[in-house]
Amino acid sequence: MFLKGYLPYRLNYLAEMTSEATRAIYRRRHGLTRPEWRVLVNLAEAESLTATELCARVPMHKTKVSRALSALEARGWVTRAGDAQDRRVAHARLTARGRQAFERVRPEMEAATAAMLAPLSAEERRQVDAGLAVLERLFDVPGAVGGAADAAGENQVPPQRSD
Amino acid sequence: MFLKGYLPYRLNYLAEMTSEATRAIYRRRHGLTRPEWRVLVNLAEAESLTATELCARVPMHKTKVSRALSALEARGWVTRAGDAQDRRVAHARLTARGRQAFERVRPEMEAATAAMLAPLSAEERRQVDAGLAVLERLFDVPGAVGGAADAAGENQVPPQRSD
DNA sequence: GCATAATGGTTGAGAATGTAACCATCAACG
DNA sequence: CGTTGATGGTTACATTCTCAACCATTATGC
Repeated sequence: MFLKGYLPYRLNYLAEMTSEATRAIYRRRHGLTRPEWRVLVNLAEAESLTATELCARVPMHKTKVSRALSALEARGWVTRAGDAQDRRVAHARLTARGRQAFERVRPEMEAATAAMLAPLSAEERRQVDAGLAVLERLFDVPGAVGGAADAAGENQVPPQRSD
Repeated sequence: MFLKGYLPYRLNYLAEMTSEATRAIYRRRHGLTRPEWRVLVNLAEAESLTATELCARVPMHKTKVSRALSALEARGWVTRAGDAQDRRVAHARLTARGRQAFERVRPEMEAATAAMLAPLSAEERRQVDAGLAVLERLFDVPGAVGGAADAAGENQVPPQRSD
């Protein structure tokens, strides 16, 4: 059988399964698209980020980031301020309302993930983490432990989209 | 940091990274969408399949399967024949041209995947496989080893789509 | 300095997708 | 049998995404 042992297929399948439960939370309960949710999370983790920095962190194509930022700004959850040195860039940051919104969504997301993984033993969790860590090192994921990108300042180009 | 250790995020990220290279093959080089490619693979592995069977195997929503089948039929890669007993169902199967097309694409896909994983040692590959297998058991993936769905004939409802 | 290229970010057109509604057929039940 | 409900599959409409082009601004080369 060709497809079942095929790594991209397995990862896409599992990504879909794990995203199913959490998607309902940010989407149906809080009216956020996935790009908006990811941008929200990343802005909550940093004081302010430019669109390019968000593209690398999210990771998503710049058009999706741009539209997500516009939507969040229209909601009053994000403000953008131009840079003094380089007038092309804009630094986006959460407003107080945006941070409150994130703090409302976050525990629901964490609870959903925890509930999903509840049946796993400690050893199984370790196996999952180890397996994913191998792939993250392979692709030089910025936040991965043991990745080369951490020490050297230069990161890979971010991926654009799945398919 | 919230997002980096968050399982759906990690899986989506890795799914995107691993899909990047292979997507270019079926998409740009062979003009197939992802639903079309997946349907093609599954039809190549079985003599004939109904749309419902494909939905369970692919796994994708029936509208995507329906449109993928129409597109492949328009290309002359697939034919559909009505069932004698139940006139609602149609059995789709690859034509000779469809099978040839698949046999052209398959080695390219396998080579791309192999090249991607080339840097990994045998032990690392085993870790990846073990980690993914844990999650596949958790979600009762039909083809997973040790999954409960294999023995019992009843399968889970397939997931619809990521987001 | 002045053309050229590169970069940050946005916009628009067309394709793909999600959702729900919709036919046609079949099964269940009175 | 005739109504009701389930099932296989397609279609329609609205949303989202992709891809390319496009401004504005900043770097680079001469």
